[in-house]
Amino acid sequence: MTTIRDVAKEAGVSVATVSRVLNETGYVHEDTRKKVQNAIQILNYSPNEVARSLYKRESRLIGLLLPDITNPFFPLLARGIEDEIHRQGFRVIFGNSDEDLQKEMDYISTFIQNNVVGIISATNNPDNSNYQNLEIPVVFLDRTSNNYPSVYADGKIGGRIAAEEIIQRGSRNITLLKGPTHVRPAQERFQGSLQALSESDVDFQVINTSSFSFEEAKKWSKELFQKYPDTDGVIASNDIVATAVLHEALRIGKKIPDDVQIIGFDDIPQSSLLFPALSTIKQPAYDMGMEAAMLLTKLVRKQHVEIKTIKMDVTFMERQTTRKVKAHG
Amino acid sequence: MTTIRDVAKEAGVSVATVSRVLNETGYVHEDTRKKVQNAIQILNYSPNEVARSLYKRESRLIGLLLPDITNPFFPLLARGIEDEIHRQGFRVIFGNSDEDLQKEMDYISTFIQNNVVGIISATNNPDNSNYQNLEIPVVFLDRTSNNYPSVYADGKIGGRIAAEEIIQRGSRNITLLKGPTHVRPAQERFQGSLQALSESDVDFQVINTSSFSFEEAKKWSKELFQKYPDTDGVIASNDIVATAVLHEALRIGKKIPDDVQIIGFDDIPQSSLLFPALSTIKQPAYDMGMEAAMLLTKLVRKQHVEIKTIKMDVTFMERQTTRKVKAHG
DNA sequence: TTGAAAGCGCTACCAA
DNA sequence: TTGGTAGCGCTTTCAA
Repeated sequence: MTTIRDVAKEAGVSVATVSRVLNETGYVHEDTRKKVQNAIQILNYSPNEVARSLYKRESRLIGLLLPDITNPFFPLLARGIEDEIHRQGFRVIFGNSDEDLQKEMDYISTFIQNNVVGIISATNNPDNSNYQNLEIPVVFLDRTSNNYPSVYADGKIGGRIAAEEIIQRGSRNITLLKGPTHVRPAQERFQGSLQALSESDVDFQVINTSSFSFEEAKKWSKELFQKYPDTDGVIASNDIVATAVLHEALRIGKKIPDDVQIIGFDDIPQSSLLFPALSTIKQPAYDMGMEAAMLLTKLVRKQHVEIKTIKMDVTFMERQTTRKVKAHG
Repeated sequence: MTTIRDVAKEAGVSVATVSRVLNETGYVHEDTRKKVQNAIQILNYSPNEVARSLYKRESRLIGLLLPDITNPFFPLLARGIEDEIHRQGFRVIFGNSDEDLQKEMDYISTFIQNNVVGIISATNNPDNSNYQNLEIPVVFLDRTSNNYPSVYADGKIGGRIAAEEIIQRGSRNITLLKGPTHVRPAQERFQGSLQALSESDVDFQVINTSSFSFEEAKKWSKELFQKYPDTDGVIASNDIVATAVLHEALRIGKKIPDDVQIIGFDDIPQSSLLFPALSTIKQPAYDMGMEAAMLLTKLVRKQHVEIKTIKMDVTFMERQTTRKVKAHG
């Protein structure tokens, strides 16, 4: 391992001078700079981040806490974050929390122990004490509170759009899947749909679904078509659940979208790969990650930020589980 | 920020003693230990990993380099790694390389700068100089060479199984998709299939596919059924490509699996969610990640490891894009 | 424009 | 069984 000392010796200057050229701080004569840079080259030196971090009491690391990277909504988010963070010269320490508060706490404390300069967390518990007395900025992502810097998609509007689109495309007897009570954005979508539905003149019913697991969703799907055989439109709590509904509908011989229309939520990558491809409300996951990273790095750099709560637009992705809108006239 | 000094003062002992109880090294009287632990409690102290890392010249971090976490094969891998690494008390710094050597080099050097104790890398270039003179253990994952510690699935056998299964299930005119030349495991599968096919008495043809992109795969799928309309079996280079083939087959009105059987490779989570669900050769991604993490931590701890090259078994996942085997007799 | 030296928080040696 | 202290590699004052 080659240190700043070695470079100083090689260049015939003091470590202070080497540090100056490394950090481009203070005065250093052009000739000296060249000597130092030359020595750095020769020795193939790169500074030890750990020593730097110890002295400055801050690293170039940020902590990223996601519920579960195998949930297909998160890879794009993570990628958006990592790309932007990387662009800004930071690196990410990553952990899966499984929405477990104890695990969250563990990770946060190791983040702190490693001098991370900021944290991005997709948690259901932004108000938990885990996050209270941190001396570093935290940005909440997706599952979010309004009291802290956060980036999230507009679930209320998303839910509303889903309902409006499915009605406009002809469903008259709609089943709405509620989604897990403890997942805030799921509840917002649900409320959005519910409201639109209640303002309309279609029949509808609600099925309470308590997780996003595909296996469980299969059961609810069976239940759905047994209990409400006249359903001609389903608004699912997310794309995984929508996929299960689609399977079940196909299995029992329903024509999609002629007999039943289905709308999901999220637009995870596989939704467009289904057959028929799933119509859904898209959350711009990659961009959300990028925005969160940009917000965090601004906060880290103590730059002034006008808006600490970024609400992202959602869009209806028209694919093959919904019918075409009839042209007017 | 509370330091070891504060704890020492609070407990009325020296920092050396505090360090001893922290690390459970050397002698320390039971009463003293209690005093110290009490002080730690009171001050809610947790040691600074950075200072520790600086002194010991090693952190509790490992570096993880994946081509792209949004490629659906990798989240499960990543999760397997992270779970095991976490269990062993380490954390992971994560980066996407996009299979770009420059980016790989960047990440590796920041890993080193942060004193990581080991690296897990899924790279096409394990023999690249990036990895040569590292003083820390590296485990290669998935895309791998035999000269270094590595964990990979048996592509040769996988390819063979795919061919054998599709033949056994009745395909007589098989199209084999080759997969990107620069991706080693893809070529091994291809070779495995090719060999089995050439030893059999079925007709077959090869289409050269140069990436795993879904969009490109759509084009090849069109080409496939135009050029070889009599194809009654397709062995795809991975599940993404198989999905594209499935779409195209369905689109032009083929019955699956009656007219055409399709077999993929990987068993990414969405494959079982397709309709019809995709038959494929499964790579045990989660377990591969776990094995890689276990291998790495052993190497890090300088434990003796018999086998540094772990070949994982692949299995045929029979789903709905292949026919049932007829019972004998 | 440069160098000497203190100190970031911790571990481990040596002496008591 | 405990404490003093050097030193990990770096940055930053202060003095020259």
